[in-house]
Amino acid sequence: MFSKACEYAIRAAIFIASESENGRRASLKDIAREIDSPEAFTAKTLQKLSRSGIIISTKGAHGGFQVAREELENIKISQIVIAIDGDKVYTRCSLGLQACNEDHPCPFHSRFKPVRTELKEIVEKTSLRDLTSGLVSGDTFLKI
Amino acid sequence: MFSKACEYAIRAAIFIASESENGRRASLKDIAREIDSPEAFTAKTLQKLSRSGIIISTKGAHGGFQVAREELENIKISQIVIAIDGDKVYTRCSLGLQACNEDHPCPFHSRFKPVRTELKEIVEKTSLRDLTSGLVSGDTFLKI
DNA sequence: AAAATTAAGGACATAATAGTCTCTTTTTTA
DNA sequence: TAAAAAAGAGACTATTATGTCCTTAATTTT
Ligand code: FES
Ligand code: FES
Repeated sequence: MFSKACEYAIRAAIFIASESENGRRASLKDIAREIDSPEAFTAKTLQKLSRSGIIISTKGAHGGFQVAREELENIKISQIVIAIDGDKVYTRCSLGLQACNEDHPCPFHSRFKPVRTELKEIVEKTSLRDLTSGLVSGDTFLKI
Repeated sequence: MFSKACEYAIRAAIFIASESENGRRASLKDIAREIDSPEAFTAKTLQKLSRSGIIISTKGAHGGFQVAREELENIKISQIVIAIDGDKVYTRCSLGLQACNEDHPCPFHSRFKPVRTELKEIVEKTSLRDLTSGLVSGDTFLKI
């Protein structure tokens, strides 16, 4: 569904968001520990998020990654997915035709498209803010 | 979503099914041409379908692949997916946790699971027979 | 100013997926 | 019975995704 890089990116972003809610920055090392991901690889994907303007990075001692608190509910999971994996989740043909095209559909198109659309809508309307609450309350988890 | 191998397998199976409806066998060469897939690679996946008992293969001149006509509506797309990709589409955690577990859910679980379940149900209730009709009527396509 | 801390970036390494090639086996046809 | 037609099987190659390492740049602390 999502690439490994994208999975790490979303988990990392949720952790960064929850730290940001408390006015803290999250260092790469902390992130990798808290989401149980390979540090160097995670660094790569965070660089992409940073270049895409989704998170803010600060170098140097006491640096790390953060999200502007007032942005927490504006940042949607879809932005992370697009930044890392592009839009193929939403646009690819389920059976691998060159393009998913209403006018030249594969046999599975009519059945598949509603599911894909539902996924798209959910990802587009879920914000980082929406996903941090469960973490804080201990109802949801970022590792194991 | 599905692997390349699985995409080819589904497309191939639909073509084989439509040929079987007319009492014809489909040769590998015909299949690869009709679904525009790499012949040798497609051969691999067809072997798996054959070993899984989803399609019947016959060697020798006039051999090829076929589906028992009375089986056409019993063979569900889910069987092909399971045979080629296994059940990870249905069981993996969307954010890459080791397992998707109701009792230890990731932050996206509650939103993601309904979509995955919908996909599962659609794939489980769609038969090869369901997908051949559009092909025959020219409403759906297996290539380009 | 020097040392420590932290992210950025690029080259490299490994693993998984996708795809090819060649030879073998089975069956039919000439 | 020999040749041709087709799938089966395994070794091999290519490409992409995943992951590591090392050096550099920026910032803070001492
Ligand atoms: S054409 Fe295949 S999913 Fe749309
Ligand atoms: S635990 Fe992540 S999708 Fe179920």
